[in-house]
Amino acid sequence: MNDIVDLGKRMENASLSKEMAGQTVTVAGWLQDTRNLGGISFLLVRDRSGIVQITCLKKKLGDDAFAKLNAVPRESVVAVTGELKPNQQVSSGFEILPQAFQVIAEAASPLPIGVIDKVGVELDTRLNSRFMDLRKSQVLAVFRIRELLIRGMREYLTSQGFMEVTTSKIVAAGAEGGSTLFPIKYFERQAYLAQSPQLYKQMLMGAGLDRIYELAPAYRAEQSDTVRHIAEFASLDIEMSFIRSEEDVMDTLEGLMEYSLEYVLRDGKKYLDELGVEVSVPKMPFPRITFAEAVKLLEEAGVMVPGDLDTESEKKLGEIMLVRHGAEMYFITKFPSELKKNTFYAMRDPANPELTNYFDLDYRGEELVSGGQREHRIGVLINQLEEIGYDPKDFEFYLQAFRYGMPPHGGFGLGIERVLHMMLRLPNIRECVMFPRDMYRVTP
RNA sequence: GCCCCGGUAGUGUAGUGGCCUAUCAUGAAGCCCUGUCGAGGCUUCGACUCGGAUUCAAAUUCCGACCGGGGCGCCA
Repeated sequence: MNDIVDLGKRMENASLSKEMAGQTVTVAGWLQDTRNLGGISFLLVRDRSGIVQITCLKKKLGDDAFAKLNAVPRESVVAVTGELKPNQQVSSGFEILPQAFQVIAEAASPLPIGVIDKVGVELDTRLNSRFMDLRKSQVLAVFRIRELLIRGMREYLTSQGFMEVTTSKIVAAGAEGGSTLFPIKYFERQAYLAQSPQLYKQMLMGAGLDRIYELAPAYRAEQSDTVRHIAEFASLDIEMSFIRSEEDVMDTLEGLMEYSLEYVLRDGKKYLDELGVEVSVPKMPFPRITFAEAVKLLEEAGVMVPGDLDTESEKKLGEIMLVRHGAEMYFITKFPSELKKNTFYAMRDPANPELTNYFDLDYRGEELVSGGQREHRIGVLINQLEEIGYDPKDFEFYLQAFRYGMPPHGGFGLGIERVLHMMLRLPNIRECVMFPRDMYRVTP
């Protein structure tokens, strides 16, 4: 048996089929399992697309070659050239009879975690060996879906005239106060990792870009140790000009969610099945209830709301909305100004200054999106900055954009992982990030 | 930041003062087996997080450190 394989001829496993009977094919991947029955053995070779079976006959290969093939450790990288032969006895309908077999990179033993072992592995252990964890197709499926979700979102926003931009993640000031900023040393100065592109998105409205979006990491130094918080997350931020009110922003968001979930359902069925989750596309229009109505609904259900919605009431509201409206996604609108006072750029309701033109979008009781209409009148904006004790001088780079013609505008920030977390019903949001960062984890 | 809980082979676990030379599964090593697809059978290997304390005796109790899990607050 030849022990050199030409990788130039390599095909992905999923591209093979029993219709290619008799052809000589080359595959390469990780040796998932060896089932040696004595006179015949089956080697399962996996790549990202699927698994093929290499069938080895002792009588045909000779004792030495047969023994050598069956001694390769699991998870080694191997390449095989052989004849593709249809066979009813194989679940895929075909197998490969090897003519050349090369061990490209032998795997050490024992493996840090098993790829196909029939025992559970804790998330923390999995994350410590994430490269190995990602070899599991169910784990990979999450990221296939993530990719589809993002692609669907980009496609929708492009179709609606949004331009994709990239703003700096190194900033001098945050949009939401200093305690959640990661300080960094920037040459000889103090700077921070951006917690949100908020100020830049608005400045681009002043630049006349009209409709923009950015998909980029956001950094939060919050001391939040929960299954729905990470220190670095993918944030989809959009901003749009010439809106009449926050309702226009909500319309865009609704369309975005419907389109991207439908996209996932259409192209990602295989991956959803692999994860065993049923996803339904939310029906438009999504219910829109005011903050005050939400509080009232909760109190009727016997849940007391302590000022702002806490975790318990958020979850309960998710149940109520599902029962009452059959809605998994819903807006909570008109947040009280009192609760948004740190959001100095939020526009207050012209009809009632006790309220803002700000909303959340929740998905089964978890907050996905926060957004609203921004304050574009510089005088009001400066007042709101001063109200919470900020010095407008520190925001001069931002305020400047409001002095020379700023259109009415609004937008939102959406947590990509939050969508995946709820959509795939994963126990922990960390599963939606390949290499998550939280309060305690910086590696791998 | 606050409250509660935990740390046993590579992985997941049983064991709450002496019955532990520590259970089971998975895995690894070896042998048998020509149709496996969670292959099967037999044999072997491999662990009490670290430091201190209590006790005749500690995986088991206490203290500290480190690491992890759940919840809350805050948020995307």
